[in-house]
Amino acid sequence: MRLTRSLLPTIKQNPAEAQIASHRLMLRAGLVRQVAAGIYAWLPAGWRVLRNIAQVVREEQDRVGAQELLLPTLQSADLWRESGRYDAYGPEMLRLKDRHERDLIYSPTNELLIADLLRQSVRSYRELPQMLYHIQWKFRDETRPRFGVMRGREFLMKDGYSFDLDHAGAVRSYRIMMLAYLRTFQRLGVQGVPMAADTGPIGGDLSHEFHILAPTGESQVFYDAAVETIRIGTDDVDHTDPEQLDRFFEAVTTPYAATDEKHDLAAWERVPAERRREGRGIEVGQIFNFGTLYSELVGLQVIGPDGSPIAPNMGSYGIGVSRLVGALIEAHHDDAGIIWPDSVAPFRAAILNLKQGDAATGALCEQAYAAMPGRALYDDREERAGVKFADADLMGHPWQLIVGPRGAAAGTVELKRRATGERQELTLEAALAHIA
RNA sequence: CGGGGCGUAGUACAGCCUGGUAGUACGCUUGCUUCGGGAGCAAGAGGCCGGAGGUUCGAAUCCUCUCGCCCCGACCA
Repeated sequence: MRLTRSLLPTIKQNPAEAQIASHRLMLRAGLVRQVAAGIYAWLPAGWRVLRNIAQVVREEQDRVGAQELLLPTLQSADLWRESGRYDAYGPEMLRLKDRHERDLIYSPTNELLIADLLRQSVRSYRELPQMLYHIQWKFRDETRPRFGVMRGREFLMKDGYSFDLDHAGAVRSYRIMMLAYLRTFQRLGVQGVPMAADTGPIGGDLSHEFHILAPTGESQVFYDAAVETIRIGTDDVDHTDPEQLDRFFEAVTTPYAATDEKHDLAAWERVPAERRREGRGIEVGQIFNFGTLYSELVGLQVIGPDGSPIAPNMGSYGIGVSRLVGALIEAHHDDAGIIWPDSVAPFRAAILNLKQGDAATGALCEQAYAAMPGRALYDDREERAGVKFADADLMGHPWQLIVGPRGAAAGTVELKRRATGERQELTLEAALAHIA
């Protein structure tokens, strides 16, 4: 995109409404604008980031055999009523009426709907196991939205569901998702530490939350310092091989790590004192196994090999996609602005034309811009160099291609890596090779 | 939902106590100069002072009600 033709409103001053770094930077870098408490408009650059994160999530779900579908944001309240969950879920659920006075709800989660879908279309044990997911906007009527997109009322979430014939199968699905999640966070350039977690209102007996360690996190977490250095070659794990899967799961869940609800003092005492860490975490995902609870609530059954009905064992798996935008910024920023991981950056590179109107400089910029279709932001504004440098740092493009009359005369550009600040003078071809 | 704070130009704020022509900085527009890390000078544009009632000759300012936003806590992807 050309900056002069883009809705990319950067702000120099800190907006008063934003207290934490990620919220401040998202507003200043022109990623979002607030519409109401906890509700945001995603501007073009922010939407690109959101899509990029969703795409990584999608690829890693697909890789372990989960199928993507799309469930609606609105549902009839009937299903929730019949299952007794309508009143159980509480005021966090947004309820509304249509013109016929029928009760609708804006989905906060989809265990019931998806179990009901399978009830309608799955009959035999031969059709299981299955894993299904979607990436969709959710609404929760939070009592106190805060920290920008980190705790919004409307948020984008990947929610996935597994259906297995028995507990052993469900545990395998759970572990496969653990693998998919750790691969996802790794690709997003953050460490999502799996922590033993409470199951909350969804219910169940097995759950992990994934936390990005950050002082601004909302959750109190306790962990063995070993989790900070644990490196699992997740790409080497074959999720279809139960033995490899179990070994992997063992390795990532052995060091002590728990949220405050699940903090176990006895186990904590067994962690060597010098390795005990107490801190804050941003919860970016959670996985559950809840057995046959929801299958039974909606009457989901398949006919087993011996002709008798089986209630499938379900798990559910969530990743807060929009929350991750904030969490990634919390993990990757400095005083000048955002430092996007390559995998999610809205633009791979910014082209900074330091002398708008200079023919040679302009020509070189155009050449660079044409070489990176759809991937570069061309700062073609009539602004002084300093303004362009500052905005590029703020927006956090992984690479800055700095083109000025000095270099243009010599046929070179300057390439800056945002993360390290490292710069080098190169020919355009060499610079493009680095960026690619 | 308990506690606290704040609503004045696109952004950040002053003015309010003590009522009397709505201001400052940044941003924006135009011109000239400048031009590799948020330039200088000059001239401009931009406000239902969150909303509704009230008090008063007169309300951004005082009173009442209301709506919204932020922060701490409790609760939650």
